[in-house]
Amino acid sequence: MSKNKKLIVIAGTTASGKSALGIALAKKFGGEIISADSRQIYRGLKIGSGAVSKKEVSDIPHYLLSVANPKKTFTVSQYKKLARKKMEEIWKRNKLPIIVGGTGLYIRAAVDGLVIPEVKPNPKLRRELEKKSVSELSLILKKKDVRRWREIDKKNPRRLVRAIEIATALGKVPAIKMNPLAAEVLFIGIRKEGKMLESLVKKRVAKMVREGLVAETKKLAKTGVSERKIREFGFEYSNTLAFIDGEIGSKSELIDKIVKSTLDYAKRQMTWFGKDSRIIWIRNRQEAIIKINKFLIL
RNA sequence: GCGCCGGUCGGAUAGCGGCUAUUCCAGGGGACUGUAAAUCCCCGGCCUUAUGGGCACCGAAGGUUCGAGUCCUUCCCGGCGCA
Repeated sequence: MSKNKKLIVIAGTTASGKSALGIALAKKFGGEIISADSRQIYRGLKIGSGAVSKKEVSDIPHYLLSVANPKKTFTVSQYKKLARKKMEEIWKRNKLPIIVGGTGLYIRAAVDGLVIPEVKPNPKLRRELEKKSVSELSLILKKKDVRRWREIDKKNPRRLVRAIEIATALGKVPAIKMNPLAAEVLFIGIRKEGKMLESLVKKRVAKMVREGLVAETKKLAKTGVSERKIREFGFEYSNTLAFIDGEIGSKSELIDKIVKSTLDYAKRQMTWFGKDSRIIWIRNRQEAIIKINKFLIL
């Protein structure tokens, strides 16, 4: 390996086989894995988030899995700090960090160093703003920061609220800045499409339900995670909650709903990753190995 | 055979004479500054020299009318009822 710091990113859609690929590559190249998954980061969401099992992990170290308190909101900003810290540690040990995940924003924050304004979420303000209509929010932002207002999605309440939150604290929303990693990065993408993806997703969801998605959801509720919070953990959990409440009649209906949502999600992931020209889309493990070999020698 | 009800974009729906035919779901495309598996936007008949333009269209054919998915006639198809 050359002296420069190197990092591999494996991005891709759900059920594409990222985790397995990551592990295989880690074994071959002396890597350690940093997860970039906004759900697996939480404790207690193993089944519904499709987290790798202990068996699969084998002897490859995995980081940023099950580290956050599910009762609290974990943010991209925290992720960025943790991920960068882990990378440094891995480099110090002379190993190769491999980021594996499907959460595009997390990868962008950690690798490209998207600079996120230092304004912590303000629950009180948010609660207040969430009562307002989109047009009211738009007006508020316009008064506080015309520049940001001009480019923001004026129909997206979440974005508007956040922008107002920042503008309230700093006076203005700072322009986007990047603080990229001082390392060479190889982006590898893996994806499945069409019927193939569909059948993989079906299998995966059926397995989740078989392995106790319902029990896991109940357990979260029992340990004091609010329903609202559980719903925010994504369609696996929100649909399961609906099943528990009887709004969804049967397990097969539950599976169908989750499968559908998963496929929609995969589409959104592709929208995100698809525009990143750095990603090299590989068809199989062998291709990945060839690319990485070249990357490490250079 | 008679009577009633109905046939609207892939499915379901609105529409009771007037301008660009509605909404939901499914489908497709896209955005992304501390919630991102979140949140949000656009398209949805055909053609196109595409932040625009052209041509269609409401089971079929005629008719009434300045104007018809909407009214009338006949036919076709489906459901229900009576024979």
